[in-house]
Amino acid sequence: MPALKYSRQREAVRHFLMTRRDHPTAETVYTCLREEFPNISLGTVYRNLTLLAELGEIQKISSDGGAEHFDGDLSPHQHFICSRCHRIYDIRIDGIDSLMEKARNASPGEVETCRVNFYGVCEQCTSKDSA
Amino acid sequence: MPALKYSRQREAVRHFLMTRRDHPTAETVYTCLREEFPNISLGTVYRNLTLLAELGEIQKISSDGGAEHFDGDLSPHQHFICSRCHRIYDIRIDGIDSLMEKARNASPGEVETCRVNFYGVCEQCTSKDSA
DNA sequence: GTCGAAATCAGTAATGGTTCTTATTTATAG
DNA sequence: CTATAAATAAGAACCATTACTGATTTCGAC
Repeated sequence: MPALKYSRQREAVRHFLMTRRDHPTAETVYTCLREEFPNISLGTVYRNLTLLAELGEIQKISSDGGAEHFDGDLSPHQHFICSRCHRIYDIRIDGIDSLMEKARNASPGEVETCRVNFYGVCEQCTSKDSA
Repeated sequence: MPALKYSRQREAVRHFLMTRRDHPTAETVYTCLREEFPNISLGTVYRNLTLLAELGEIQKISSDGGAEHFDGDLSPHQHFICSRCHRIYDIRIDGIDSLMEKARNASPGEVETCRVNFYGVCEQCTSKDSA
């Protein structure tokens, strides 16, 4: 494993994600960081997002059929994903611990993390129907 | 909505998924079906997988950083995904109903379905370490 | 401070999964 | 049987992501 060396770009990527409440894609991170680093490379953004995710400092969210999303919020929470607009909302429900406990007895390996996603149509999309 | 017309290829895709216990990718479905339909097109496989998923007859599994997987098993169950070999195992735990009930009170929309994934390293990969 | 090795970078080419296009075939209603 | 709309095969196009390149930056040792 190569020693980790400081880089302004990686720090910016981390900081950017920390100060966001939504779940940007690599493209969004890239576009926004370009204001501070006019010639940051998209490859650099990807490399650091992947690296930070491996280090466990951010979360990668594989929603559905598009780009990956990234989440800087490490506190335990779940996601509600609108099947129409594909927006990702944070929600918080308890009882996840006991869920993982049950999973440990049913899994063919050591359970480390758990992702819970709920799907449906969000109110914003529903209200557009009646309009 | 266009009227749905019978097609041998779509029926084969559905049947193939139903008789599998694992979670093939489109590529796998394609390769296997070619034995029965030597010139079935990869596009046809994708189109029908997507269609069947929209109809709710199969499930699309977005695991992580690779191809999508498909699951013909509609009975409620969860997945354990090995972070090393990326294999997907079925597991079954109860209490999902109450989880969804909680989610209904916390979601910005009507909760229709829920996906629960557990991550860790499977025993098969762990045992390779000690070898 | 400066030197050198290793990590990181910007820029760009390449890859891989998926979708789209077009001409052709097939299913089904009349 | 015929007309019509849907489905298909083949392959090009697309887009997110990764890999490669040579130049730049970090950082410990001197």
